[in-house]
Amino acid sequence: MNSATNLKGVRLSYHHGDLRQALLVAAKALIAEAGIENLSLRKLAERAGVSRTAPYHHFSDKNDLLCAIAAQGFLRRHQEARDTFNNSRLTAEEKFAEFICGYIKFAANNPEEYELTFGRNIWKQKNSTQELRDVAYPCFQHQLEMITSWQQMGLISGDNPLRTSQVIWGAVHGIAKLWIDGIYTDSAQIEEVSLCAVKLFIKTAS
Amino acid sequence: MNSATNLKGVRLSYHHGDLRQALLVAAKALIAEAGIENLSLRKLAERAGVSRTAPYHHFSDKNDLLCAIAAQGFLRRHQEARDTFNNSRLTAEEKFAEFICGYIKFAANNPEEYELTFGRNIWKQKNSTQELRDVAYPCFQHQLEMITSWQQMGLISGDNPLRTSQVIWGAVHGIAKLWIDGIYTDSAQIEEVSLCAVKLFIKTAS
DNA sequence: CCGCTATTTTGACACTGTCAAGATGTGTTG
DNA sequence: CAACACATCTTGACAGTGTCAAAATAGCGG
Repeated sequence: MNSATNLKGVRLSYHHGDLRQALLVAAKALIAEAGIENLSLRKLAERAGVSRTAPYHHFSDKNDLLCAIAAQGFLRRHQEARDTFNNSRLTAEEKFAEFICGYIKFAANNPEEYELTFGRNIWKQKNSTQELRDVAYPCFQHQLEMITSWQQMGLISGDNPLRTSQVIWGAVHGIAKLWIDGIYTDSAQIEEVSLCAVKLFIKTAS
Repeated sequence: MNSATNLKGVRLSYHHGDLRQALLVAAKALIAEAGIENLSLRKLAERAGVSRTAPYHHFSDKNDLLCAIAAQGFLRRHQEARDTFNNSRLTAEEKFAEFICGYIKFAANNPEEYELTFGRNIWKQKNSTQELRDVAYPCFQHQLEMITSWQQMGLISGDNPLRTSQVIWGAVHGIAKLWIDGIYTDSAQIEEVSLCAVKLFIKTAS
Protein backbone atom coordinates (compact mmCIF):
# COMPACT_ATOMS: atom_id res chain seq x y z
CA MET A 1 0.00 0.00 0.00
CA ASN A 2 3.02 2.26 -0.32
CA SER A 3 2.92 4.96 -2.90
CA ALA A 4 6.43 3.96 -3.90
CA THR A 5 7.17 7.05 -5.93
CA ASN A 6 9.24 10.07 -5.07
CA LEU A 7 8.19 13.65 -5.66
CA LYS A 8 9.07 13.55 -9.33
CA GLY A 9 6.87 10.56 -9.93
CA VAL A 10 9.87 8.34 -10.57
CA ARG A 11 9.37 4.84 -9.42
CA LEU A 12 11.43 3.69 -6.44
CA SER A 13 10.32 0.08 -6.30
CA TYR A 14 9.27 -2.47 -8.86
CA HIS A 15 5.71 -2.43 -7.69
CA HIS A 16 4.16 0.95 -8.16
CA GLY A 17 1.89 0.90 -5.15
CA ASP A 18 -1.17 2.59 -6.51
CA LEU A 19 -0.79 2.48 -10.24
CA ARG A 20 -4.51 2.44 -10.88
CA GLN A 21 -5.03 5.80 -9.24
CA ALA A 22 -1.88 7.21 -10.82
CA LEU A 23 -3.10 6.17 -14.25
CA LEU A 24 -6.44 7.86 -13.75
CA VAL A 25 -4.75 11.09 -12.70
CA ALA A 26 -2.26 11.01 -15.55
CA ALA A 27 -4.96 10.15 -18.07
CA LYS A 28 -7.10 13.08 -17.02
CA ALA A 29 -4.11 15.38 -17.37
CA LEU A 30 -3.28 14.06 -20.83
CA ILE A 31 -6.89 14.35 -21.95
CA ALA A 32 -7.16 17.90 -20.67
CA GLU A 33 -4.01 18.76 -22.59
CA ALA A 34 -4.65 17.15 -25.92
CA GLY A 35 -8.17 15.73 -26.04
CA ILE A 36 -9.44 12.18 -25.87
CA GLU A 37 -8.53 11.26 -29.39
CA ASN A 38 -4.88 11.99 -28.60
CA LEU A 39 -4.78 9.79 -25.54
CA SER A 40 -2.93 6.56 -26.13
CA LEU A 41 -2.32 3.92 -23.53
CA ARG A 42 1.34 3.87 -24.47
CA LYS A 43 1.87 7.55 -23.88
CA LEU A 44 -0.12 7.24 -20.70
CA ALA A 45 2.04 4.39 -19.47
CA GLU A 46 5.16 6.35 -20.28
CA ARG A 47 3.85 9.36 -18.39
CA ALA A 48 3.19 7.12 -15.40
CA GLY A 49 6.70 5.72 -15.70
CA VAL A 50 5.61 2.21 -16.43
CA SER A 51 5.73 -0.22 -19.33
CA ARG A 52 3.15 -0.30 -22.13
CA THR A 53 1.07 -3.16 -20.87
CA ALA A 54 1.14 -2.45 -17.16
CA PRO A 55 -2.23 -0.65 -17.32
CA TYR A 56 -3.86 -3.87 -18.45
CA HIS A 57 -3.56 -5.30 -14.97
CA HIS A 58 -5.72 -2.52 -13.60
CA PHE A 59 -8.11 -1.97 -16.51
CA SER A 60 -9.34 -4.65 -18.81
CA ASP A 61 -8.83 -2.39 -21.81
CA LYS A 62 -8.74 1.21 -22.89
CA ASN A 63 -12.50 1.52 -22.82
CA ASP A 64 -12.55 0.32 -19.24
CA LEU A 65 -10.11 3.06 -18.23
CA LEU A 66 -12.14 5.73 -20.00
CA CYS A 67 -15.28 4.53 -18.28
CA ALA A 68 -13.57 4.78 -14.90
CA ILE A 69 -12.64 8.40 -15.58
CA ALA A 70 -16.13 9.16 -16.81
CA ALA A 71 -17.57 7.65 -13.64
CA GLN A 72 -15.63 10.21 -11.61
CA GLY A 73 -17.03 12.93 -13.83
CA PHE A 74 -20.58 11.81 -13.18
CA LEU A 75 -20.00 11.75 -9.45
CA ARG A 76 -18.65 15.29 -9.55
CA ARG A 77 -21.47 16.65 -11.65
CA HIS A 78 -24.08 14.82 -9.60
CA GLN A 79 -22.65 16.33 -6.43
CA GLU A 80 -22.65 19.82 -7.92
CA ALA A 81 -26.28 19.51 -8.97
CA ARG A 82 -27.26 18.17 -5.55
CA ASP A 83 -25.52 21.04 -3.81
CA THR A 84 -27.39 23.57 -5.90
CA PHE A 85 -30.74 21.88 -5.50
CA ASN A 86 -30.36 21.55 -1.75
CA ASN A 87 -29.13 25.08 -1.21
CA SER A 88 -31.94 26.50 0.89
CA ARG A 89 -30.83 30.06 0.29
CA LEU A 90 -31.85 29.92 -3.37
CA THR A 91 -35.32 30.32 -4.80
CA ALA A 92 -36.62 27.70 -7.15
CA GLU A 93 -36.04 29.96 -10.09
CA GLU A 94 -32.47 30.62 -9.01
CA LYS A 95 -31.90 26.93 -8.60
CA PHE A 96 -33.17 26.25 -12.10
CA ALA A 97 -31.01 29.00 -13.54
CA GLU A 98 -28.02 27.64 -11.69
CA PHE A 99 -28.80 24.14 -12.92
CA ILE A 100 -28.70 25.30 -16.54
CA CYS A 101 -25.71 27.62 -16.21
CA GLY A 102 -23.88 25.22 -13.91
CA TYR A 103 -24.26 22.35 -16.33
CA ILE A 104 -22.89 24.34 -19.22
CA LYS A 105 -20.13 25.80 -17.11
CA PHE A 106 -19.21 22.30 -15.98
CA ALA A 107 -18.76 21.38 -19.62
CA ALA A 108 -17.02 24.59 -20.63
CA ASN A 109 -14.50 24.48 -17.80
CA ASN A 110 -13.37 20.95 -18.59
CA PRO A 111 -14.33 20.50 -22.21
CA GLU A 112 -12.25 17.44 -22.89
CA GLU A 113 -13.38 15.66 -19.76
CA TYR A 114 -16.99 16.52 -20.55
CA GLU A 115 -16.54 15.13 -24.02
CA LEU A 116 -15.33 11.91 -22.47
CA THR A 117 -18.01 11.72 -19.80
CA PHE A 118 -21.05 12.59 -21.87
CA GLY A 119 -19.62 11.78 -25.28
CA ARG A 120 -20.03 9.01 -27.74
CA ASN A 121 -16.78 7.21 -27.08
CA ILE A 122 -17.96 5.31 -24.03
CA TRP A 123 -21.70 5.25 -24.70
CA LYS A 124 -22.06 4.17 -28.30
CA GLN A 125 -22.57 0.52 -28.98
CA LYS A 126 -22.23 -1.35 -25.72
CA ASN A 127 -19.12 0.36 -24.50
CA SER A 128 -20.41 1.58 -21.17
CA THR A 129 -19.24 -0.39 -18.17
CA GLN A 130 -21.62 -1.57 -15.48
CA GLU A 131 -19.67 0.54 -13.02
CA LEU A 132 -20.21 3.59 -15.21
CA ARG A 133 -23.92 3.01 -15.56
CA ASP A 134 -24.22 2.57 -11.83
CA VAL A 135 -23.10 6.13 -11.22
CA ALA A 136 -24.49 7.71 -14.39
CA TYR A 137 -28.09 6.60 -14.11
CA PRO A 138 -28.60 8.07 -10.62
CA CYS A 139 -27.23 11.33 -12.01
CA PHE A 140 -29.75 11.23 -14.87
CA GLN A 141 -32.49 10.27 -12.43
CA HIS A 142 -31.67 13.22 -10.22
CA GLN A 143 -31.98 15.57 -13.16
CA LEU A 144 -35.39 14.13 -13.88
CA GLU A 145 -36.47 14.60 -10.27
CA MET A 146 -35.39 18.23 -10.24
CA ILE A 147 -37.15 19.03 -13.49
CA THR A 148 -40.26 17.24 -12.24
CA SER A 149 -40.34 19.31 -9.09
CA TRP A 150 -39.88 22.57 -10.98
CA GLN A 151 -42.63 21.58 -13.33
CA GLN A 152 -45.03 20.63 -10.53
CA MET A 153 -44.58 24.01 -8.87
CA GLY A 154 -45.39 25.72 -12.17
CA LEU A 155 -41.96 27.17 -12.85
CA ILE A 156 -41.53 25.30 -16.10
CA SER A 157 -44.15 24.64 -18.75
CA GLY A 158 -45.02 21.29 -20.27
CA ASP A 159 -46.88 18.32 -18.89
CA ASN A 160 -44.80 15.17 -19.26
CA PRO A 161 -41.87 15.49 -16.83
CA LEU A 162 -39.78 12.81 -18.51
CA ARG A 163 -40.07 14.33 -21.97
CA THR A 164 -39.49 17.82 -20.63
CA SER A 165 -36.43 16.61 -18.79
CA GLN A 166 -35.09 15.03 -21.95
CA VAL A 167 -35.58 18.25 -23.90
CA ILE A 168 -33.90 20.43 -21.29
CA TRP A 169 -31.05 18.01 -20.84
CA GLY A 170 -30.75 17.85 -24.60
CA ALA A 171 -30.59 21.63 -24.76
CA VAL A 172 -27.77 22.04 -22.26
CA HIS A 173 -25.95 19.06 -23.69
CA GLY A 174 -26.30 20.37 -27.23
CA ILE A 175 -25.21 23.89 -26.31
CA ALA A 176 -22.20 22.47 -24.54
CA LYS A 177 -21.28 20.16 -27.40
CA LEU A 178 -21.66 22.75 -30.12
CA TRP A 179 -19.35 24.98 -28.14
CA ILE A 180 -16.83 22.30 -27.24
CA ASP A 181 -16.63 20.94 -30.76
CA GLY A 182 -15.97 24.41 -32.08
CA ILE A 183 -19.08 24.80 -34.22
CA TYR A 184 -20.14 27.96 -32.48
CA THR A 185 -17.78 30.67 -33.58
CA ASP A 186 -18.35 33.24 -30.85
CA SER A 187 -17.16 30.99 -28.09
CA ALA A 188 -16.88 33.77 -25.53
CA GLN A 189 -20.61 34.29 -25.13
CA ILE A 190 -21.48 30.91 -23.71
CA GLU A 191 -22.84 32.56 -20.56
CA GLU A 192 -25.31 34.63 -22.55
CA VAL A 193 -26.57 31.54 -24.33
CA SER A 194 -27.08 29.83 -20.98
CA LEU A 195 -29.14 32.70 -19.65
CA CYS A 196 -31.19 32.77 -22.83
CA ALA A 197 -31.95 29.09 -22.34
CA VAL A 198 -33.10 29.78 -18.80
CA LYS A 199 -35.47 32.48 -19.98
CA LEU A 200 -36.88 30.32 -22.74
CA PHE A 201 -37.75 27.45 -20.43
CA ILE A 202 -39.18 29.44 -17.55
CA LYS A 203 -42.92 29.81 -17.80
CA THR A 204 -43.33 33.47 -16.93
CA ALA A 205 -40.94 34.65 -19.59
CA SER A 206 -42.80 36.39 -22.39
CA MET B 1 -14.61 10.24 -68.05
CA ASN B 2 -15.61 6.59 -68.27
CA SER B 3 -16.84 4.88 -65.14
CA ALA B 4 -14.64 1.97 -66.06
CA THR B 5 -16.23 -0.53 -63.71
CA ASN B 6 -18.62 -3.35 -64.43
CA LEU B 7 -21.75 -4.07 -62.45
CA LYS B 8 -19.89 -5.76 -59.64
CA GLY B 9 -17.67 -2.75 -59.11
CA VAL B 10 -14.63 -4.60 -60.43
CA ARG B 11 -12.22 -2.39 -62.23
CA LEU B 12 -11.88 -2.91 -65.97
CA SER B 13 -9.11 -0.47 -66.67
CA TYR B 14 -6.10 0.76 -64.76
CA HIS B 15 -7.64 4.15 -64.29
CA HIS B 16 -10.81 4.04 -62.29
CA GLY B 17 -12.61 6.84 -64.03
CA ASP B 18 -14.36 8.48 -61.13
CA LEU B 19 -12.63 7.20 -58.07
CA ARG B 20 -13.34 10.31 -56.05
CA GLN B 21 -17.09 9.85 -56.32
CA ALA B 22 -16.82 6.11 -55.80
CA LEU B 23 -14.85 6.67 -52.61
CA LEU B 24 -17.45 9.05 -51.25
CA VAL B 25 -20.23 6.58 -51.93
CA ALA B 26 -18.32 3.65 -50.46
CA ALA B 27 -17.29 5.66 -47.42
CA LYS B 28 -20.86 6.65 -46.67
CA ALA B 29 -21.90 3.03 -46.91
CA LEU B 30 -19.11 1.89 -44.58
CA ILE B 31 -19.91 4.62 -42.08
CA ALA B 32 -23.59 3.78 -42.12
CA GLU B 33 -22.70 0.16 -41.45
CA ALA B 34 -20.12 0.45 -38.73
CA GLY B 35 -19.80 4.08 -37.63
CA ILE B 36 -17.14 6.66 -38.27
CA GLU B 37 -14.64 5.26 -35.81
CA ASN B 38 -14.61 1.99 -37.76
CA LEU B 39 -13.91 3.62 -41.08
CA SER B 40 -10.34 3.14 -42.23
CA LEU B 41 -8.93 4.37 -45.48
CA ARG B 42 -7.52 0.93 -46.13
CA LYS B 43 -10.82 -0.85 -45.82
CA LEU B 44 -12.37 1.89 -47.88
CA ALA B 45 -9.79 1.46 -50.62
CA GLU B 46 -10.32 -2.27 -50.61
CA ARG B 47 -14.08 -1.82 -50.89
CA ALA B 48 -13.51 0.47 -53.86
CA GLY B 49 -11.21 -2.15 -55.39
CA VAL B 50 -8.16 0.02 -55.31
CA SER B 51 -4.83 0.11 -53.51
CA ARG B 52 -4.31 1.63 -50.07
CA THR B 53 -2.89 4.92 -51.16
CA ALA B 54 -5.01 5.58 -54.20
CA PRO B 55 -7.42 7.78 -52.21
CA TYR B 56 -4.59 10.18 -51.49
CA HIS B 57 -4.69 11.38 -55.07
CA HIS B 58 -8.24 12.60 -54.58
CA PHE B 59 -8.19 13.69 -50.93
CA SER B 60 -5.24 15.22 -49.19
CA ASP B 61 -5.86 13.06 -46.15
CA LYS B 62 -8.57 11.24 -44.22
CA ASN B 63 -9.89 14.43 -42.68
CA ASP B 64 -10.30 15.92 -46.12
CA LEU B 65 -12.44 12.99 -47.20
CA LEU B 66 -14.60 13.19 -44.10
CA CYS B 67 -15.12 16.90 -44.69
CA ALA B 68 -16.24 16.22 -48.24
CA ILE B 69 -18.87 13.78 -47.00
CA ALA B 70 -19.98 16.20 -44.32
CA ALA B 71 -20.36 18.92 -46.93
CA GLN B 72 -22.87 16.75 -48.77
CA GLY B 73 -24.73 16.27 -45.52
CA PHE B 74 -25.00 20.01 -44.98
CA LEU B 75 -26.28 20.54 -48.48
CA ARG B 76 -28.94 17.90 -47.94
CA ARG B 77 -30.07 19.26 -44.59
CA HIS B 78 -30.04 22.83 -45.85
CA GLN B 79 -32.24 21.85 -48.77
CA GLU B 80 -34.68 20.04 -46.50
CA ALA B 81 -34.98 23.03 -44.21
CA ARG B 82 -35.47 25.36 -47.17
CA ASP B 83 -38.20 23.16 -48.60
CA THR B 84 -40.08 23.20 -45.32
CA PHE B 85 -39.69 26.91 -44.79
CA ASN B 86 -40.81 27.75 -48.30
CA ASN B 87 -43.77 25.40 -48.29
CA SER B 88 -46.65 27.83 -48.61
CA ARG B 89 -49.21 25.26 -47.53
CA LEU B 90 -47.90 25.22 -43.98
CA THR B 91 -48.63 27.71 -41.23
CA ALA B 92 -45.73 29.25 -39.37
CA GLU B 93 -46.37 27.00 -36.41
CA GLU B 94 -46.39 23.93 -38.61
CA LYS B 95 -43.16 25.05 -40.21
CA PHE B 96 -41.51 25.47 -36.84
CA ALA B 97 -42.73 22.06 -35.69
CA GLU B 98 -41.48 20.53 -38.88
CA PHE B 99 -38.13 22.27 -38.47
CA ILE B 100 -37.65 20.73 -35.03
CA CYS B 101 -38.98 17.29 -35.88
CA GLY B 102 -37.31 17.29 -39.28
CA TYR B 103 -33.93 18.10 -37.82
CA ILE B 104 -34.13 15.32 -35.29
CA LYS B 105 -35.50 12.91 -37.85
CA PHE B 106 -32.65 13.81 -40.18
CA ALA B 107 -30.25 12.81 -37.43
CA ALA B 108 -32.17 9.73 -36.36
CA ASN B 109 -32.51 8.34 -39.86
CA ASN B 110 -28.81 8.56 -40.61
CA PRO B 111 -27.21 8.58 -37.18
CA GLU B 112 -23.69 7.82 -38.28
CA GLU B 113 -23.72 10.36 -41.06
CA TYR B 114 -25.15 12.95 -38.68
CA GLU B 115 -22.41 12.17 -36.21
CA LEU B 116 -19.90 12.83 -38.93
CA THR B 117 -21.54 15.97 -40.26
CA PHE B 118 -22.29 17.72 -36.97
CA GLY B 119 -19.82 15.86 -34.80
CA ARG B 120 -16.52 16.66 -33.24
CA ASN B 121 -14.33 14.71 -35.65
CA ILE B 122 -14.22 17.33 -38.34
CA TRP B 123 -14.91 20.47 -36.28
CA LYS B 124 -12.61 20.24 -33.31
CA GLN B 125 -9.29 21.97 -33.55
CA LYS B 126 -8.88 23.28 -37.06
CA ASN B 127 -10.02 20.21 -38.89
CA SER B 128 -12.80 21.77 -40.93
CA THR B 129 -11.96 22.35 -44.56
CA GLN B 130 -12.68 25.64 -46.26
CA GLU B 131 -14.99 23.77 -48.61
CA LEU B 132 -16.90 22.42 -45.63
CA ARG B 133 -17.27 25.80 -44.00
CA ASP B 134 -18.48 27.26 -47.26
CA VAL B 135 -21.53 25.02 -47.25
CA ALA B 136 -22.00 24.72 -43.48
CA TYR B 137 -22.14 28.40 -42.58
CA PRO B 138 -24.97 29.21 -45.00
CA CYS B 139 -26.88 26.32 -43.44
CA PHE B 140 -26.33 27.78 -39.97
CA GLN B 141 -27.23 31.22 -41.24
CA HIS B 142 -30.47 29.93 -42.69
CA GLN B 143 -31.43 28.44 -39.34
CA LEU B 144 -30.82 31.79 -37.75
CA GLU B 145 -32.99 33.54 -40.32
CA MET B 146 -35.87 31.14 -39.79
CA ILE B 147 -35.73 31.46 -36.01
CA THR B 148 -35.54 35.24 -36.34
CA SER B 149 -38.64 35.35 -38.49
CA TRP B 150 -40.61 33.11 -36.13
CA GLN B 151 -39.56 35.26 -33.25
CA GLN B 152 -40.52 38.49 -34.98
CA MET B 153 -44.01 37.20 -35.68
CA GLY B 154 -44.41 36.31 -32.00
CA LEU B 155 -44.45 32.56 -32.39
CA ILE B 156 -41.38 32.01 -30.24
CA SER B 157 -40.47 33.84 -27.05
CA GLY B 158 -37.16 35.53 -26.31
CA ASP B 159 -35.68 38.75 -27.59
CA ASN B 160 -32.20 38.11 -28.95
CA PRO B 161 -32.63 36.10 -32.16
CA LEU B 162 -29.02 34.91 -32.28
CA ARG B 163 -29.04 33.58 -28.72
CA THR B 164 -32.47 32.05 -29.18
CA SER B 165 -31.30 30.38 -32.33
CA GLN B 166 -28.27 28.97 -30.56
CA VAL B 167 -30.44 27.57 -27.78
CA ILE B 168 -32.92 25.94 -30.13
CA TRP B 169 -30.20 24.55 -32.34
CA GLY B 170 -28.47 23.32 -29.22
CA ALA B 171 -31.66 21.62 -28.12
CA VAL B 172 -32.25 19.67 -31.31
CA HIS B 173 -28.56 18.89 -31.62
CA GLY B 174 -28.39 17.70 -28.03
CA ILE B 175 -31.51 15.58 -28.29
CA ALA B 176 -30.16 14.01 -31.45
CA LYS B 177 -26.73 13.35 -29.97
CA LEU B 178 -28.00 11.89 -26.72
CA TRP B 179 -30.11 9.53 -28.76
CA ILE B 180 -27.44 8.66 -31.31
CA ASP B 181 -24.79 8.05 -28.70
CA GLY B 182 -27.11 5.72 -26.85
CA ILE B 183 -27.45 7.68 -23.64
CA TYR B 184 -31.20 7.79 -23.85
CA THR B 185 -32.45 4.32 -23.12
CA ASP B 186 -35.95 4.56 -24.54
CA SER B 187 -34.78 5.14 -28.07
CA ALA B 188 -38.16 4.52 -29.62
CA GLN B 189 -39.79 7.67 -28.31
CA ILE B 190 -37.65 10.18 -30.13
CA GLU B 191 -40.73 11.56 -31.87
CA GLU B 192 -42.42 12.34 -28.58
CA VAL B 193 -39.38 14.19 -27.36
CA SER B 194 -39.36 16.25 -30.55
CA LEU B 195 -42.97 17.26 -30.08
CA CYS B 196 -42.33 18.14 -26.47
CA ALA B 197 -39.52 20.43 -27.60
CA VAL B 198 -41.88 22.13 -30.04
CA LYS B 199 -44.43 22.77 -27.30
CA LEU B 200 -41.81 24.11 -24.93
CA PHE B 201 -40.48 26.66 -27.37
CA ILE B 202 -43.78 27.90 -28.77
CA LYS B 203 -45.05 30.95 -26.92
CA THR B 204 -48.71 30.06 -26.55
CA ALA B 205 -48.01 26.76 -24.83
CA SER B 206 -48.86 26.93 -21.16
C1' DC C 1 14.06 -20.45 3.01
C1' DC C 2 10.27 -21.95 -0.36
C1' DG C 3 6.63 -21.17 -3.04
C1' DC C 4 2.36 -18.58 -4.30
C1' DT C 5 0.33 -14.65 -6.09
C1' DA C 6 0.14 -9.99 -7.64
C1' DT C 7 2.43 -7.03 -10.47
C1' DT C 8 5.30 -5.58 -14.18
C1' DT C 9 7.97 -6.32 -18.44
C1' DT C 10 9.41 -7.95 -23.10
C1' DG C 11 8.08 -9.71 -27.48
C1' DA C 12 4.88 -10.05 -30.90
C1' DC C 13 0.82 -9.27 -34.03
C1' DA C 14 -2.53 -6.94 -36.72
C1' DC C 15 -4.11 -2.69 -37.81
C1' DT C 16 -3.92 2.28 -38.70
C1' DG C 17 -2.57 6.96 -41.52
C1' DT C 18 0.68 8.61 -44.52
C1' DC C 19 4.98 9.45 -47.20
C1' DA C 20 8.42 8.36 -51.10
C1' DA C 21 9.41 6.13 -55.17
C1' DG C 22 8.19 3.46 -58.95
C1' DA C 23 4.79 1.62 -62.40
C1' DT C 24 1.06 2.22 -65.63
C1' DG C 25 -2.12 4.25 -68.18
C1' DT C 26 -4.07 8.69 -71.11
C1' DG C 27 -3.67 12.61 -73.74
C1' DT C 28 -1.04 15.97 -76.42
C1' DT C 29 2.39 17.67 -79.46
C1' DG C 30 5.72 17.37 -83.00
C1' DC D 1 2.75 7.52 -85.61
C1' DA D 2 6.19 8.35 -81.93
C1' DA D 3 7.70 10.63 -77.90
C1' DC D 4 6.98 13.04 -74.19
C1' DA D 5 4.18 15.00 -70.12
C1' DC D 6 0.94 14.25 -66.94
C1' DA D 7 -2.64 12.08 -64.15
C1' DT D 8 -3.45 8.13 -61.81
C1' DC D 9 -2.47 4.04 -59.35
C1' DT D 10 0.72 0.64 -56.85
C1' DT D 11 4.38 -1.14 -53.90
C1' DG D 12 7.37 -0.50 -50.02
C1' DA D 13 8.18 1.51 -45.87
C1' DC D 14 7.67 3.83 -41.24
C1' DA D 15 5.87 5.20 -36.89
C1' DG D 16 2.14 4.74 -34.07
C1' DT D 17 -1.82 2.23 -32.04
C1' DG D 18 -4.49 -1.55 -28.85
C1' DT D 19 -3.87 -5.90 -27.06
C1' DC D 20 -2.41 -10.74 -26.25
C1' DA D 21 1.04 -14.45 -24.52
C1' DA D 22 4.87 -15.57 -22.04
C1' DA D 23 8.59 -14.45 -19.12
C1' DA D 24 10.53 -11.79 -15.24
C1' DT D 25 10.26 -9.73 -10.72
C1' DA D 26 8.58 -8.36 -6.10
C1' DG D 27 6.26 -9.06 -1.86
C1' DC D 28 4.01 -12.08 1.45
C1' DG D 29 2.53 -16.31 4.10
C1' DG D 30 4.14 -20.66 5.43
